[in-house]
Amino acid sequence: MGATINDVAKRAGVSASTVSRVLSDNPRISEETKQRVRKAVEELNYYPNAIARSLANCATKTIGLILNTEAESLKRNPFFIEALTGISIYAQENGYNVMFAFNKSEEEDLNIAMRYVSSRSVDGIILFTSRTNDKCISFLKKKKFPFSVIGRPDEIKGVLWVDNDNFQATYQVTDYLISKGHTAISFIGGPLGHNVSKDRLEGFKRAMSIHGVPLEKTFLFENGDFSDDFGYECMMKIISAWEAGQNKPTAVVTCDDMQALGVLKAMQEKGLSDIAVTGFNNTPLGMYQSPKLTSVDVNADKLGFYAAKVLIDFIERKEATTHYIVPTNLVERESAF
Amino acid sequence: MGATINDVAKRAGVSASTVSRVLSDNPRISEETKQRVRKAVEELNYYPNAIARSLANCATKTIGLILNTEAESLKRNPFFIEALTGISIYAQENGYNVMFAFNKSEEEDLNIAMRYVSSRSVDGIILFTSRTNDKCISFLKKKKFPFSVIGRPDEIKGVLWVDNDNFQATYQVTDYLISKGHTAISFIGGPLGHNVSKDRLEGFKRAMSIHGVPLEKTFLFENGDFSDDFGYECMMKIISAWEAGQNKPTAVVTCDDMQALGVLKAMQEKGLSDIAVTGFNNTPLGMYQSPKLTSVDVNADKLGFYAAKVLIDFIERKEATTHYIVPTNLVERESAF
DNA sequence: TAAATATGTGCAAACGATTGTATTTTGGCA
DNA sequence: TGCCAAAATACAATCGTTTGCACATATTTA
Repeated sequence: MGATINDVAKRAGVSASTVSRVLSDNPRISEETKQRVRKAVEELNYYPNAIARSLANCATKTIGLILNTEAESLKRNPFFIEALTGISIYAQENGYNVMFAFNKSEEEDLNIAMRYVSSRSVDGIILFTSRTNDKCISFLKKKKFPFSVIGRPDEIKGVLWVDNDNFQATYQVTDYLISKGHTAISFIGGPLGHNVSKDRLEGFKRAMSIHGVPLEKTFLFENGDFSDDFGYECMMKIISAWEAGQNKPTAVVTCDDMQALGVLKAMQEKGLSDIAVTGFNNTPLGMYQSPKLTSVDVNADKLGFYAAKVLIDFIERKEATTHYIVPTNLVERESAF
Repeated sequence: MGATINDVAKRAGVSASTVSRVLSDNPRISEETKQRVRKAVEELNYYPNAIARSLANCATKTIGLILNTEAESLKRNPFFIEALTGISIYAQENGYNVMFAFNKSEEEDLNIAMRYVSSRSVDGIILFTSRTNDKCISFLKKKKFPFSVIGRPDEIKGVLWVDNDNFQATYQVTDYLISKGHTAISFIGGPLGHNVSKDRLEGFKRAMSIHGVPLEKTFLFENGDFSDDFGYECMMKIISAWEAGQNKPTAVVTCDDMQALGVLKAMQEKGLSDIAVTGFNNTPLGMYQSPKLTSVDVNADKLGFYAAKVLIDFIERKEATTHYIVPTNLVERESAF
């Protein structure tokens, strides 16, 4: 069906090697032959066979993605799809294809990674993971196979990664609230097993201490999860304590829009609306909430874009950048006043 | 770095062809040699090179996805990510890789399709599209390149496709509302350029006529778009008409959760809560709405799964099924009573 | 005018598998 | 012992490129 390099060679009256050199615009071929060959390419509608090319080059020009469906937020959070588009953009710009596989466990993640590297079907791998002590990371490191990670890994030495500055993100949110006059601020955190959570917690604490705002122990939920249930639960505790005579916060900083929804739900049930709430991740869920949620946009598309960039640039030995910090931005809406 | 088939052959004291035959479990090789070869494979930790294999087989064992970011619902609707997981599952089960590319226009879609087929880097393509008169479809048809479509194409002859039964979906919704006693039902549709919209409209109409429920012209918004704005607009018209003395519907059938949100918003603004509303697509946005949205789940993961199945089965000449209809299911929540 | 240097192309060996065909080995039987 | 068929394995071509090196021709220099 498709024409091969030999067909082109024959038609142009040259050898296959010459055709190959014309295609890579090798200066050793005369302009005249180049014209002739290009005409033949045109006429035969010739496209190089990617597979044969890969075999000869020992490069597949494709990168593999390892995604995990364990993450419950997969559906709710547009993070993944945005990151995928970002990856796709940089990859396409540089002539790379992108492969993916969704896995259900760390075991499967590892299997796919092993298959990718041992069958040499990709030139590099992007890991969507924030597991501490990730098996894929150690495997790929040992194999010295090019890879990049979305989310800062435990041990950053010799690994390519991109991440938000999660510290700065909550710092900014907290600073914002303080600048609005809030002085009793609650914080609802995520699982401390993840670096994200630790950083966000620290950002909050730092902003508070810098501004000399006192940290109330009962307002602080350091170790939790990203669910609406957890947000609801925390807020209920706060409200109960208040009803029992304790202080009431005037603002709540959360680490996920879901948590914020939980907080809002608790407030609604108790008929409260005088507490400012901020979310995280800027999901549609927050956008269409009432009040519309002030939230932190993590720019997932940029995360994907730069994850692809560090990886591909590394593969092509273009640049020595090992990581990118993608800034977050605070999206001001109605819930934080 | 990795061992090749020749290394294995040498170590097992046989030829490369024998190793190849052992790997494909060819009965012409004696059990004894098989043992020996397998031991060598084990010891050298040998994995076949996927590229070389592809070149020899004229099969890449990968399928390409053509996705479009034009669709604004990309972020809001978990449709895509769910469909991707479904595709990934069937592909992995059958030893296929999946490649994707996000494009910004039909032109780009076509470019990618052309690149995929002419560089022979995939064995088949899955199209995420519902454009009428899609250029990719006609291109792939002309090239006789294997592909499947998510969403029923205009001309189904000789094309593999999967879709929901959109007719049946709105029929069921309407039937459900009628069974609850509703007799004044409004319908808010999507763009009639898409088959989905036509089918949903027909399903509604049929259910109404079968049950002998009169169709009120002013309740019918046949040609619209899937936005919340459109839903809001329609509902406002209805309410204004009612305020001007016309009838008021007791229920509204929409074609998208976003439309339903718009409807709900209009109702809230007007202090109305006695009208039942149904959504479509069962997005998180609807789930966390108040009232929780009764909606239609399209089982996007299954759509993806079967799109991969028809395609891969066709490529491997396993089965002659040309399409699947994936049933939708009505998710009953609070908004339709 | 011969030698030295550019300049442009072709040859052939990779890349790492698969597979049709040829060849060797084995075993049975006369 | 010799012959033949069957069983097991090896050989070599092939898939479609790329690329180092050799070779031929054109151009300059002594």
